[in-house]
Amino acid sequence: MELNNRKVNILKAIIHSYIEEGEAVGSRTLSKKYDLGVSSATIRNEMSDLEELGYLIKPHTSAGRVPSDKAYRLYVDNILIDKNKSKYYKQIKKILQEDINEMEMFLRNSSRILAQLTKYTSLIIAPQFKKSKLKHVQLVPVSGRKVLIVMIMQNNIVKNVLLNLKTPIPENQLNKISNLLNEKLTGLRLDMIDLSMKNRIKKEIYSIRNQYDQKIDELMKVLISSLNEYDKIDVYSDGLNNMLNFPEYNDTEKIREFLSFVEDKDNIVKLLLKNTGEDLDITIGHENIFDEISKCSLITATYKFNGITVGKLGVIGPTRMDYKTAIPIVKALSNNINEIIEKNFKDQIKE
Amino acid sequence: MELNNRKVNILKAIIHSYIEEGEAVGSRTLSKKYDLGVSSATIRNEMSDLEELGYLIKPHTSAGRVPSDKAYRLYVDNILIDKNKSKYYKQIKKILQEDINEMEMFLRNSSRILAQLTKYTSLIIAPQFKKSKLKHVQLVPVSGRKVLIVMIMQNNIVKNVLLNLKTPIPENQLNKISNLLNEKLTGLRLDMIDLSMKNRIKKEIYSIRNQYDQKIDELMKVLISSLNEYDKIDVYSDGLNNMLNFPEYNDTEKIREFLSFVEDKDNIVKLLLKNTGEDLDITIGHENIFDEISKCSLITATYKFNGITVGKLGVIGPTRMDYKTAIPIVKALSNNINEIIEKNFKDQIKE
DNA sequence: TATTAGCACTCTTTATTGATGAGTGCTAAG
DNA sequence: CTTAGCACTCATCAATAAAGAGTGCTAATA
Repeated sequence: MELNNRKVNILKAIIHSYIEEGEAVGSRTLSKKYDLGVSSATIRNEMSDLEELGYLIKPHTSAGRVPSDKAYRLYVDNILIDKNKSKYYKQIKKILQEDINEMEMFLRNSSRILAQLTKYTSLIIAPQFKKSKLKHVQLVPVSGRKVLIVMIMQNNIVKNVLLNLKTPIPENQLNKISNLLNEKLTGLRLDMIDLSMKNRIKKEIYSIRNQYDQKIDELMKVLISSLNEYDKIDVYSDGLNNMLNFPEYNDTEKIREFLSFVEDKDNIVKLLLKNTGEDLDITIGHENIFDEISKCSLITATYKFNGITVGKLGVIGPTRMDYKTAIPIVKALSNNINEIIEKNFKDQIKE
Repeated sequence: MELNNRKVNILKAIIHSYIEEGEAVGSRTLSKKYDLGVSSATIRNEMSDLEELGYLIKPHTSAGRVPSDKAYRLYVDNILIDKNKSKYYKQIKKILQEDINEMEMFLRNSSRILAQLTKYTSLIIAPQFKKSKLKHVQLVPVSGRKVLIVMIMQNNIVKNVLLNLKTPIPENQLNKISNLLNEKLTGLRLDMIDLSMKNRIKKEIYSIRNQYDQKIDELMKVLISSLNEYDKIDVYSDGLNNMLNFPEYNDTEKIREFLSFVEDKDNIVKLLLKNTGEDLDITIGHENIFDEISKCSLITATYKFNGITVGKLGVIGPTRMDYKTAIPIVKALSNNINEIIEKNFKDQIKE
């Protein structure tokens, strides 16, 4: 059996109707609502075929039919043409045009906007450090025994760690150590700093201090470990309550399942980092790696800095989500973020 | 009519029963469950009195009775004796004993622990800047046109702002400006930096640069404005899905109301900053300033640095929350946080 | 041969009814 | 003052019935 033109049209109509109403679609409803040029009986036959082909599912004997994950996949890949991207692009650009000094605030805003525009739950993860190079390290004296380590990454994300030394280090030595660390570490990707390099650097620092010093071990340990932190990726999310608008979440148990899934930031990180390949990625229903969201779809996009993917953003909603508006919105936001990052956080120096 | 001993005992039994079961309590159930030494008929009469006095509410004619906000208030203020504080204190101390270099991570952890222990929704707001003094400013050169402003507050919270200059400032001048800013601004409370001071400082910076310079205006503007930010208080929350365990949230509409309230960080900030006076504060039901949570109670505590309140933490749950365990947990966590902040973020220098 | 009208049948949804049971308030007796 | 007894109220739950939407098959039609 073949997926002819008429079948595709009927399937498309069913998908549109189901996305809109959230209720199983019957042949008669369909023939009244959409001008398909054939009677309900014919539609009935075609629907029966579509079910056999795996594109439709019957919730029960007399309830009409519902699109399967396979149907949404076909729809997203082959039927859907996304328009309005430039419309959303301009709209988002206008809203985002505020202060963008602080990465954190900027992403929080983006997350809110994404949720508001799509009416789904937005997810954003902040730049990954491991893939980013270190640009500048500075040890700032805070007071006698305290040193603030300021790390500036290639993408101008700043990371601070406050270090509690057991005995003070004089400021001039601190500066020398700063310079040394800069010399040795800048330009390196964080996951490339290995043990032998650490030891080499430690040795050199000892020569500055003219003696072995336990505090240096301490400092190096904190520096390296905080650079290597993988699980500390920041997660921003907004619009959780948007999910409650959908009849599929009329049930407290369903809400709990979704909520506890999204509240666990580890899940979000794993989910968003799953597919790193494409700029735009859509996973539908059971394609998702987590069972808890096997009735959800996820649209994600990357954002980049100097061509390197440094973060991801996206929306999660029921599988019957409105792909035709959600996709261009995600794309438009991702483009905007890319541009703003390039413009506002970009370094002058050629890499 | 007077609130005699027997009435108080009956009320206490009703409150305990209702906190435990979540269902309206009847006279017969009560006489079976608790040994009150009188018959159900007597209890019935007393309950009728308690209703007249405003401590009990009848959901409908034949459904038993439910404690009013006034009843919980009496219970919390006069009936409840909190034990187990030291038990929870030790338990939390053990859990928190991890890396506490980063304030953000530390508070996020605390928030998770609070939600897990209480089984309610936890809320924490991070140190308020306005009330904190500036300890150190450092301008770190990132690259030609970019300068990172690192501000270290008295409580060792660090704040970064990346500044995009239109023309570069040489590093030696940057250092001089850093020194000048330190000299002029450290020790001042942020809300005390006024316009005339700003102008004086600007003048001095100009003299370093030997000329009027539009970029200095820019720098000062960013510096001051980012110091004065009030609405950027960080909010941490966890255990949203805990609320779904309560039968009062069996209704999607109720969940939505709660969720959209808590998702809005502005609400949380306003809520927690409402009462600044007491170390421990409990607001019950309609005592809350927001209608959306008029069926919730809130237990908050402060955390301090050098005796100054710098943040708040607490739990929110249904009015029939288990005060007798939630209160000591909040207290115990607040004590722990206080100690950890004192120990790990405390400066050597006497203020 | 493909399409359509007609019809019996299925199954969910919604409303109705009645029984059950927990609870109250009043009265009168202890 | 306390308590037993009793009529009455009202939410909850289960069973039943009616309505409505949809399917699949068959036979007629273009």
